[in-house]
Amino acid sequence: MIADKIGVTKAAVYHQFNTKEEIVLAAAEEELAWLEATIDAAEQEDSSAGARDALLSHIVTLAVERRRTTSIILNDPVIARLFPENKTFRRVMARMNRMLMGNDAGPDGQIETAMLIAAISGAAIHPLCVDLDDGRLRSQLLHLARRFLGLPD
Amino acid sequence: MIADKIGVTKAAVYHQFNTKEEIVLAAAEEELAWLEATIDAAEQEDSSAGARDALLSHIVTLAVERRRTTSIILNDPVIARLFPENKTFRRVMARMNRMLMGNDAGPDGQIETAMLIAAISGAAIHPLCVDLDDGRLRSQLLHLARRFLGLPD
Amino acid sequence: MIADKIGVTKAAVYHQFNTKEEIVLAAAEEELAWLEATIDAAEQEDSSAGARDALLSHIVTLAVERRRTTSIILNDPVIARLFPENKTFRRVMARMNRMLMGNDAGPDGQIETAMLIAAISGAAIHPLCVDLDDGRLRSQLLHLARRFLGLPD
Amino acid sequence: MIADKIGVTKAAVYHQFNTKEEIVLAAAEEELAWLEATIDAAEQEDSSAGARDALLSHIVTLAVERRRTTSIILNDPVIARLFPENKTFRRVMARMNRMLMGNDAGPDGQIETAMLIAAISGAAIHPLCVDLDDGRLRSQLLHLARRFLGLPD
DNA sequence: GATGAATGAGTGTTCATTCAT
DNA sequence: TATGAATGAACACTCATTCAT
Repeated sequence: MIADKIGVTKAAVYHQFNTKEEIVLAAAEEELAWLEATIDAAEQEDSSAGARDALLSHIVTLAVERRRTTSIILNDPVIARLFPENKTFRRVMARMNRMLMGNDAGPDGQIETAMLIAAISGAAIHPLCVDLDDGRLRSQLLHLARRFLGLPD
Repeated sequence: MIADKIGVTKAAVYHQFNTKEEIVLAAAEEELAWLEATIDAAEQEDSSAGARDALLSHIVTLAVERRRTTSIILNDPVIARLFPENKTFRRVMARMNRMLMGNDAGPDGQIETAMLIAAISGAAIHPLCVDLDDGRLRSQLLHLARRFLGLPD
Repeated sequence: MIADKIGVTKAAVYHQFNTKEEIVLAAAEEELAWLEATIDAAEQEDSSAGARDALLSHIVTLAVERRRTTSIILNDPVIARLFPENKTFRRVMARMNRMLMGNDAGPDGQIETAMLIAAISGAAIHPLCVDLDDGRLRSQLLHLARRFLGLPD
Repeated sequence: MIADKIGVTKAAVYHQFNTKEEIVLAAAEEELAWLEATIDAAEQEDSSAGARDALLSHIVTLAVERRRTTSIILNDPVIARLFPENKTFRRVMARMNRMLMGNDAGPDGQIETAMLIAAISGAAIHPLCVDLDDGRLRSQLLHLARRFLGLPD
């Protein structure tokens, strides 16, 4: 599918990547790059509260706009195996963690961040939400995510 | 894979189910049955608050114990296509919705329920949580889920 | 398909017939019975010319009405193998041969009869004729069959 | 079967053809190419009568020599579905029609051509003719085909 | 006389990968 | 860099047949 979509042969793809695993990882890291750009943008805010709010808003937008992609990556068995050790992934997670939980968050903060990400991206593809239009879904998710973090609307 | 794992031939499986779709649905409905048993149990509680608390606790236990299964089902494309219309699924979701949100929850309650389910089951298989032991994960998830719903610990 | 259509299990069919071969043969012999009834009817005619004309007309009707069945049987590899030795088949062919070619027809008469049968039943399912309505096809085939035998219309 | 017979893997065949349908069509179109070569050859004759005679003779030879192949193709359900619309097939049929029936043949000429083809190729595999040797069958079929068309021997 | 469950051997098709060119 | 051809191993599914009940 990938080879067809970019208009080359499968063998050409296998010239650039040695295994399917590498392809999946490359795709996942590209998706992480989007996320990191979002983090970079949020960091421009003056206050740490502003940064946190901006990040939250961006994440929700990203999760809704790229529903399928995110969910495929988050559920791929290759990713499940390689991400826990993956440098880019750990860096991005750590940065998100700091921005959302504050600098003094312990290891439990990680679980909280993970759960927040899961909640946002999982809800976006849940059978009950699949037919909702992007705008509606976005505002609901943001509202609930903020409550989850104990923030005012 | 299924036939091999249970030690019969593929043809034997196809004697019981006509298509792969039916197999997937049967597996999914069995998982829903576990969930519904959990709901039934919670309903035995005296107060509606007690029922809600019991349900929440059971759900988290289930999600942690059966991590992979739940996540496979929730991400299967066949399920994605059939569940929104599926009777058992809708009934189970409606019951959970009522118990968690109260009888007067509107359609937004559905999104909240969906997000909670996604948060719990998604977190359980998130790369950051994958190595956590069941007990630890369970108590953290329960804590966060309660906060998500605005309940005291 | 057969078992489903008559509303019993496959195993029930295998109680009556030992192999698929026997089933095919039974179906083919039933079709031959239709043909033989047609021959019997034609034999009631007073003159041999009348019998021949009646037979020809009946054969064409049969071939058009039961297009698919005839062609399936005539092209089944089991039939191809067993019919040359099959008693019923040889008897029916011999009777048709005598009625169409006269009592004094030699072995070449057999080829002529075979070709006539092939022409009639083959034309009825030929891609060029497949969309023709039964009546139109019937009259054309009869006309051409008579010419093939050197008979006036 | 095809892959086994030509000594490659099934996947190799599926590298050249995308579906079984394409495989069947390719085989059928190759057979049509033989037939069209025969038509081309006949067209070299000086007179239209000469062309017609040559074509008839070639067709009979082809039908006898390639009995099984022709009959399999003519009875394949894929072919039955695709041939009526197939360009190559329609062209070949139209050319044969013109050469056999003359340029002024109406739509009934098509039925006549179809019946002739059916007669020739059907007779060649009929149970009564299956054991005949090629030469004998060939001359008989040619004789009868000519009579069918009202031509002298 | 019939059934349900099972099986071996296929068929049509896809997928991840390799390799000679 | 890229391609075309190929492959082993799987997958979804069907078919003819058997057998214990």
